[in-house]
Amino acid sequence: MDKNDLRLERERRRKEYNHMAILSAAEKIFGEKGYAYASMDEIARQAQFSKATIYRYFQSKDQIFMEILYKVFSESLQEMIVIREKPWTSEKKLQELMQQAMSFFGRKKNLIRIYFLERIPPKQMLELYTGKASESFFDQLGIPLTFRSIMEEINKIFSLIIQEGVESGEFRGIEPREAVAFLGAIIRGIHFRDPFQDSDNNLSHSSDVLIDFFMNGIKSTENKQKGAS
Amino acid sequence: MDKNDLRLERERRRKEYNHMAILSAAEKIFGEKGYAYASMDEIARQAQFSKATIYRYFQSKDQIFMEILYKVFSESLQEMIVIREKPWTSEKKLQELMQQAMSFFGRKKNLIRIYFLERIPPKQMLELYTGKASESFFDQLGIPLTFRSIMEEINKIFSLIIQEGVESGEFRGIEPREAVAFLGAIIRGIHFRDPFQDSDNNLSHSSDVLIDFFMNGIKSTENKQKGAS
Amino acid sequence: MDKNDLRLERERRRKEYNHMAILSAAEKIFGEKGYAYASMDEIARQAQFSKATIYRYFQSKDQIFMEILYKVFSESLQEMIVIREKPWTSEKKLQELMQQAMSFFGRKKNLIRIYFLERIPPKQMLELYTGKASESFFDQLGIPLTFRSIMEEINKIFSLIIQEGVESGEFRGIEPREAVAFLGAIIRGIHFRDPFQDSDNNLSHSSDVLIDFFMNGIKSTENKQKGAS
Amino acid sequence: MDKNDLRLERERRRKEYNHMAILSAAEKIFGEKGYAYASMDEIARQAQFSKATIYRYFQSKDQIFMEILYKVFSESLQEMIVIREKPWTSEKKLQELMQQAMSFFGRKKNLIRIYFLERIPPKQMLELYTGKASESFFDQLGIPLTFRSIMEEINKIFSLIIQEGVESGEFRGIEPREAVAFLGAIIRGIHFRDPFQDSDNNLSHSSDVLIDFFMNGIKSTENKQKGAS
DNA sequence: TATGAATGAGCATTCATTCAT
DNA sequence: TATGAATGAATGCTCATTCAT
Repeated sequence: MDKNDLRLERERRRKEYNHMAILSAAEKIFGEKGYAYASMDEIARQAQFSKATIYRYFQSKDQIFMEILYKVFSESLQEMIVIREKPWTSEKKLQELMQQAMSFFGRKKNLIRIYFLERIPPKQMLELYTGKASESFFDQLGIPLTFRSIMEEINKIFSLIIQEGVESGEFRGIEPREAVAFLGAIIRGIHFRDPFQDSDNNLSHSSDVLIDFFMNGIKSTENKQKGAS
Repeated sequence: MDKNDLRLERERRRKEYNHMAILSAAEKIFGEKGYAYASMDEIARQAQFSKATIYRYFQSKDQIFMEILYKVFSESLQEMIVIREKPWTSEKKLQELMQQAMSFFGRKKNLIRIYFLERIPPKQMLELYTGKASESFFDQLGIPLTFRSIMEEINKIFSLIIQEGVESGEFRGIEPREAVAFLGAIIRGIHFRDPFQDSDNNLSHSSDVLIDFFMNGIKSTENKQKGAS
Repeated sequence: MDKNDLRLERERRRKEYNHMAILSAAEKIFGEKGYAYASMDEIARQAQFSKATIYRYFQSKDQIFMEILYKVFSESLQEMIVIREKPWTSEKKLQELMQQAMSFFGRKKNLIRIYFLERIPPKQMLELYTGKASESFFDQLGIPLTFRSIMEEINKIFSLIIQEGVESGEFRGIEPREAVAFLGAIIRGIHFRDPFQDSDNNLSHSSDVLIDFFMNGIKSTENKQKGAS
Repeated sequence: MDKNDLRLERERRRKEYNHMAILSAAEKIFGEKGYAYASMDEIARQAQFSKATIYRYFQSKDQIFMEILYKVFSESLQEMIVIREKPWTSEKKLQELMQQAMSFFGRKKNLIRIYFLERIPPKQMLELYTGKASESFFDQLGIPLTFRSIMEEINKIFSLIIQEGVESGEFRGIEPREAVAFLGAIIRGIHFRDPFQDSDNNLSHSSDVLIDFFMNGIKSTENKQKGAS
């Protein structure tokens, strides 16, 4: 039955569309209110569905949050994979990666903040981290679906490139994992700021300044030999 | 009446002790659960008082949180003031300051995280930020009592020392305010980490590594002249 | 779709029924306990709903109270309007009006008592008095919806009829507004009685006795000329 | 020990004074807030005592209220007894009595309102009504101490005087008990008014107008013969 | 005696989730 | 499938009363 197939296909698409619309509404509300103060009522209102319908598409509040997070991080990972494959110097790659990460945090910082900083009832959060997420484009790549694996993959990419830079002599003989941890810290720290400090006249968002500091430190060159530790 | 005096003194001490015990219990619960999910019931249970007693000592949940935060930050500021006065090189001072800040964040990160990152109903948070805190040792120093002023003071100290270092040639000719923002970001970023990354085997907490990166960047010295952007 | 319409209609009716059932339960509890000592728990229990359900139908405790009061008073006003239009003598009209008012107070005295006499946190009470009530049959008549306007309308009706009676010579040359205030006082006073006086064997409820006193006073006719003030 | 006696006497006086001061403070607060919303904290603050001290002088919130009420009503009864003994006409006596009652209600209406109209947890209220009050000047008169008996006594005085007036032909041949109930209603009704009606430009407070209505009714004299009921 | 401290029981209100249609 | 209705369990906070000194 061709006709039936078409109808089923239409059905499937509508379902997918609703699914996405809910995620999108939820992302907005989570971003504005944080996890705890985002209410399912508000999410439903934003999504223009009834609360019960939300529960048809998702099992629980935290499951919605997990799916958003998963989607957002895996998209970011995809872009990083693209950069990794480019025929560039390590420094150039690192710069691009940083820029991408900065931009990613800039766009999604409210969401990311929730993951990194808000206390969410722990059992739910743990499931979020280790549990299977819904199907995604990563299935094709054979990359396992846990959120944890995405985070690890992202870390690995940065590590690898710094490793390459150290080997090629572009970077000092530092420990790559430490440098990555440091770099991650910078990006998070730049975005997770004092909520009351005037954020707009503060230029250190700009990747350029940031990258400059990361690459060169703050010490003057003539002092470098007696430098720290 | 000597006897009476003694009794009053004893009373005062007990009161102060209870006050502190409640703050301490609340700090624990806030740290574990975050602001939103910390309940007054649980704080009371932890403090081994009835809820009503908690409300004898504090007016509201947010007032408790504000007092904890104020105390914790003003203690940190005090230590920084001490360091500022030492007859050290800018680099040494900066290192000490960073170490102090790192240790401070390390001890209080859960609390600080709430301030920096949790969405708290905005009116309460704003009051927290601009409102007068209870009396403190800062009265003597003539430093105004708002939480905001503490944050600004801390920033100023860092700024000043980097400024000194730039002038003395110890540091590159960077913009101090940018460098401070960067430094603050590092410290925050180091502590506000992925809650699931194994935090203990990750050595980049150690001030030494951190300071090394901050001072020298990651680029090898022979590449410095054609350095970033 | 006829079927669908029927279902919607059924739904609507059930909703309205529940709404009324809650109001009815609340009226009972308010009447028994007064406003302050009536708890939402008890109202919910009486209505055989969970407390949360009560809050689906009404925004707050005082909103429930306001709706009850509004409904009760506007029904009474309606009946009075009917009487005003009758082709009767002023005395007859006044008697009917009094009878109606007495019966109204008799049925709803516990509620009315709360309005007239219980101290309710003033902001809530003021809103009750001046705020818009939910839609009602008075919309059609173009009568504004505040509770205040109902009270004023009731007063006006009494005033008008006494005025007519004075002009036609049926009543003494008294000031209508004073007479209305007096009449209102009688009706209230009859119902707001010593809670411990045996109310049932006390016949002065009866409109007849009441009306007799109101019309004729207590003085004997031969003493009328040297009568008071 | 004369000295000791003096000290004890001083003690007793101080106690009595405190007792009264608390009653006075409580009367103010009850009057302002009503029974339910008057808090013991506020009463204690007003009395400038600690809450615990209040509980040394009184067993409970309602016991305080009862004592106030008892005192206030028995003072009023005393004044009425004085009037009853005067060598006046019934009309004159009745007028004086009404004036006294009006003034009494005027001064104490907030308190009286609580008794007449606010719902107080019933067991307490019942005890208030039937229970023995603390010693008072009524001991000397041999009048029993319950609150109920005071109310009955007041009623009896009014009844008696109306009875006298009927017998002497000053009043119509009405049923005294009904007339008293009616008179009481007037006095209560005048004072228990719509909280939102402008009370000050409303002249029917004035005893004169009130008494006029009570004595003469509202009907014109030529209509009296075919009068109501 | 006087009191500051302490508390159990309660309050109005909210929210994530389930039910019934 | 979609939803309006329903709710149990909490939450921050208050208050009359008791305790300990």
